Amino acid sequence: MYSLAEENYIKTIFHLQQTKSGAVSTNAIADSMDTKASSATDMVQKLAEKKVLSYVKYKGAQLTEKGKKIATRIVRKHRLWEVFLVDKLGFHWDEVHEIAEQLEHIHSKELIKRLDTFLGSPAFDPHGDPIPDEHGNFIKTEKKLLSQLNKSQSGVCVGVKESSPEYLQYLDKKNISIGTKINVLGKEFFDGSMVIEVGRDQFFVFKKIADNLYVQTT
Amino acid sequence: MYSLAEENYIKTIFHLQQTKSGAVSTNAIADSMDTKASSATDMVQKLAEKKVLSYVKYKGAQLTEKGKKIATRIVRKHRLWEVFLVDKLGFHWDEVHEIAEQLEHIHSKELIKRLDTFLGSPAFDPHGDPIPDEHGNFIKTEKKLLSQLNKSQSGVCVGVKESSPEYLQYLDKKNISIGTKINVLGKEFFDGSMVIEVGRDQFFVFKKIADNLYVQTT
DNA sequence: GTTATTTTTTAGCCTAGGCTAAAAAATAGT
DNA sequence: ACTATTTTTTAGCCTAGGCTAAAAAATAAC
Repeated sequence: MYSLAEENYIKTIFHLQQTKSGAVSTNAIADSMDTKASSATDMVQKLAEKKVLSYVKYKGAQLTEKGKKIATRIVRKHRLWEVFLVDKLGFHWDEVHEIAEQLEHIHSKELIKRLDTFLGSPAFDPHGDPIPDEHGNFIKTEKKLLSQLNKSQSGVCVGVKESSPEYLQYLDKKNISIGTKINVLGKEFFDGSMVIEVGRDQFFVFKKIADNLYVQTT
Repeated sequence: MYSLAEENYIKTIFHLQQTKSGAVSTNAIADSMDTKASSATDMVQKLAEKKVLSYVKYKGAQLTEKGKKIATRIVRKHRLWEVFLVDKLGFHWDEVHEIAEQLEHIHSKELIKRLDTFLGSPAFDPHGDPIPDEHGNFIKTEKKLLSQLNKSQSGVCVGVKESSPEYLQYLDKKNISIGTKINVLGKEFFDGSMVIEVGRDQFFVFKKIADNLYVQTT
């Protein structure tokens, strides 16, 4: 059994090594956890002893298979709880992260098994991120910012980067929510603005808008 | 915000002062928390400073109104989660305590409000214990052991004391579950055995059986 | 290839919560 | 009322996880 702190480190390292390949530095860990590098070093050394990760001084940490398994289980729990909060309790997809951060640390295999069944074994969470199955396997998706698409490419909205109430209201007004398909009709290179198609509507979006919306491309 | 440890102490003291009146001793707290009296003393002193309870050296602790409010909120959360686990996830009423012990510490007012609505604002948990409402008010019930009833008294089954699989199977066979009404038709004084009526069935139970079943009397 | 700068680690300290052993207060026994 | 016993508290120590400041290694800059 791992402590709350240990689980949080494992999860953070897992997420960091998804984005950047190779070992993750103690500084990167500390930054994304709002703690100090010295604390990260301590914990990484402890987790290395427990064979959760491999660690070479001054080089960084890398989860072992064991560590990845632990991380995946936490991610699975987090995302299942998010589905519960949105689908069953009616939370907005934007309000659930903090609560799921707490719920992901509840220890009970049986609970997760039953929760999964109760929710109909969903494959994606409300942000469009894939939910690992009980063996830790999950669909790898390519999640891009809308602004990274080019003319005549398309994607499905899976989430927002920074969510302010104003931004979410804007999306509402434009009928964009999770699962909405977006076609890029045109892109202006000098300022990054775009013309997009949503349903039968076509309209113009500034770069700032397109830079804040995640889409999944297939 | 209170730490996990603090919440657990507050909850324990709350439960202890439900049964015995007056201040609760640090020893009683330690006993029911599986810790040492010295640890209980430390924590009680800390909680006294936070005005959660009043504490007189060598005399024991008593929750203040503030403390009772905190305790009630935790109890509410615990029991709502138990209902969720049994009603929605299909757990047996006997398997949920440990998981609810963890879930009761999730911090989110909104979550509890929505969970309560989702469950239909239940008044009792799966063990027959009353669930406090959002203001901390709850129905006080008298929970007795079946063996404490006398001839021609009756009660509604609300739970078991010590639950072994064999005992639960016995209850199943006799069609006794939560909510089942039991009439005492006769009681033998020298060995405490009883003749009871359950639905249309009448049968004989040994004291050991009657000593392990909680009933609620009205 | 030295020197300067940045990154990472180590050393030492802090707080929350535990524990043990000893001291002090309360209670019981005579 | 005075001992003996039990209960409760205090004193001092331990571990987990933090933090700061200094040291050491790696990297960058000439």
